[in-house]
Amino acid sequence: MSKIRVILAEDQAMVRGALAALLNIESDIEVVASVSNGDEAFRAAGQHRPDVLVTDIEMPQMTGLELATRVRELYPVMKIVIVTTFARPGYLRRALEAGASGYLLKDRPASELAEAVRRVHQGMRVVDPGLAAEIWNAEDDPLTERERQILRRAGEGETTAELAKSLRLSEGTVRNYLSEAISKLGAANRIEAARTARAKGWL
Amino acid sequence: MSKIRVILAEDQAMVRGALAALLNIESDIEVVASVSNGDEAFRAAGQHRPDVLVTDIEMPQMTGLELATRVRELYPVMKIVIVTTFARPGYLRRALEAGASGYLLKDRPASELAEAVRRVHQGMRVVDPGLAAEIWNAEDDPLTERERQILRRAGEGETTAELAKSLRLSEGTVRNYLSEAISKLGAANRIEAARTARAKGWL
DNA sequence: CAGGAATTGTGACATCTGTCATGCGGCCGT
DNA sequence: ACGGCCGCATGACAGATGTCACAATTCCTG
Repeated sequence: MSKIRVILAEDQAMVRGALAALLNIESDIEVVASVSNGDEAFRAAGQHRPDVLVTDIEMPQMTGLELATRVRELYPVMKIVIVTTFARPGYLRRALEAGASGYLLKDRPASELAEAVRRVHQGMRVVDPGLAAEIWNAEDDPLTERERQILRRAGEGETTAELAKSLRLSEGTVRNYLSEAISKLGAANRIEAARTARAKGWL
Repeated sequence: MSKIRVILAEDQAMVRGALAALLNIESDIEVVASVSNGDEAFRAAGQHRPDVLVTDIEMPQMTGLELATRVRELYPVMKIVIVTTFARPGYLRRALEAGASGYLLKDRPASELAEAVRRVHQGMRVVDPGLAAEIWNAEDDPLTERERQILRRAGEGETTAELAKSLRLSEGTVRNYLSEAISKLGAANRIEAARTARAKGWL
């Protein structure tokens, strides 16, 4: 029986190495490449054509979610497992829309990783049970693209004036978007709004 | 030759399991316990008396820095290695003050972990080279306790009025502290100030 | 095509934020 | 014991922020 061929994408070198070691212990799994960002992962996927791509979400160059989308388009048979720190319904939803077969949290026992790889390889879906329950009653993102963009940057300390200048909008318009976002999210100010949105995985 | 006995403290189960696997591959190292927070780590340290304690910083119950301090007091021979995501000079400084013998980043190759464990066990110090250079010219925290406290909460979206009420201060006073903090950090507003302070490991 | 949603804009207003000057009492170190 | 920082406070002011009402344009959808 041939081994399940896996590519591993994760930006923290030590964690990447450790996860690779973990998977390589399994006699039916072989890590054929391990890379540190979305770009490299995309190239490695084309070159190695693995059975399963295991990827983090938050990485430099290209996030795991974009990576999933692009890999799915080009190599539809390749299975994708997202492994992330973040239990955000918004992320899970986007991951599933992007065509991921698995979504599991770094909070879960290490043994679940190899098991998840095997299952998606057999065509099954593996989703963190707690999150799967949440996704049904989770509201979806009420923000428009512009609102998201502005809120994200406002949450990083950019002032209204800076936002207006860099986005070529009037200050009044920027204030309007922020006001809208704040009210949609039931927050008291831009800071709280940004935190709320981030926590739900909408930014 | 007896193995180096190690306790591993890290809150994300999957990462913890993977790091344990990584260390256990080494023939001269044995992970005698692996735990998910500072409290458990403290108890495990008393029970197992390991040679080396490998710990993350950001954990529930007790941070790795507090843990290091307390373990050092009670068991001075035990060596401590901090393994963290955060390349913050403030963290490194506090780690060394707390008596840690090693400080390495999850960004570094997996192979460095086992090597660091061996070195600190032999009485050497292991500090991430990039950070070690930075610590000499790194300014230290200019904030007073009050400023820190207020800035932390302001950065989480609490308004001036809420802060004043919950800290039993006048609104004007809260604004004064924020103003002071903003100016000390060279920021444009409370949001940027909070981010800056956080990035340096001062919050 | 009509209607709706998103984008952008203006003006006016109330409130919140950030700054500055100034003052007082307490505590620490020399 | 005295100077200097810290914590706390006030008052006043300018500028930033949040809210509201209203409107023009574009683009998509039924």
